[in-house]
Amino acid sequence: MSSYQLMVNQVLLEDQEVVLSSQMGFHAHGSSLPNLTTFPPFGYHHQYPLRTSIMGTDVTSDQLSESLSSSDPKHKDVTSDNLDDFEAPSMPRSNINPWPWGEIDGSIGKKRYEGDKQLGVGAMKMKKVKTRRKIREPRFCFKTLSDVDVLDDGYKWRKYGQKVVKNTQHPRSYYRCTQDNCRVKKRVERLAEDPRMVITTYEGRHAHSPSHDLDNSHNTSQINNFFW
DNA sequence: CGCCTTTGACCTGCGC
DNA sequence: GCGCAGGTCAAAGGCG
Repeated sequence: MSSYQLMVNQVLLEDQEVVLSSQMGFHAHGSSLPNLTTFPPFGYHHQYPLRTSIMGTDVTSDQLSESLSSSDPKHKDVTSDNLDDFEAPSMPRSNINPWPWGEIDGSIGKKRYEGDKQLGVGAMKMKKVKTRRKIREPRFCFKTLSDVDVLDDGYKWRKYGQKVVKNTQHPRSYYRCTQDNCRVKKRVERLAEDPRMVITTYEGRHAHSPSHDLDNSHNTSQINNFFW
């Protein structure tokens, strides 16, 4: 195989399906053979040309990376109120909203994707956490054509649950970032209509760099370019 | 031994 | 109020 073309057909903003068509085409030449399981959002594989169109705005892979990996504290805890402040990711760096697609909010749809729910059960179980977090974590969802479920995005994830979702024959897996102070989660499921498509939903923002920069030497220099 | 996955149980919110 | 569906917990087991 001499080349890959990873199609990312859509970025889904949970209920709100963002119009997006993107292609990540890249060539594999020997050692530079990219891992098909990777995808730029939170990783460092932006060396492969990626161009994404979101809401009519072209997004380069770097911009996408910046948007998704930013740990700028002032962007933390974005609330649904910020949804109105949506800005396309093609904005200059200083203006880039790390979660340019805004955040999933109950106002968008009726489905229950509220981030506070994640603490609801835990809080109930622990019975010591009395105040539920009202701030909803931003979410980012995208669809990828891949043979494997878990996309290598550069971070370490620990699976904490799996659930069979109605109307789908493939279970949904729940992962949590293994970093101590990182509460980022992701859901991974396969599209019912097309099992080759993997839907990955990220929730929250990483407050640290990917862990792969330690064990993926040939990518190190590039990694450093994507996270600062 | 530590970390991870698996999996059943439990809890909550929503729709009816 | 009830049932369903989704999300999370945590014990148990596996693996390096």
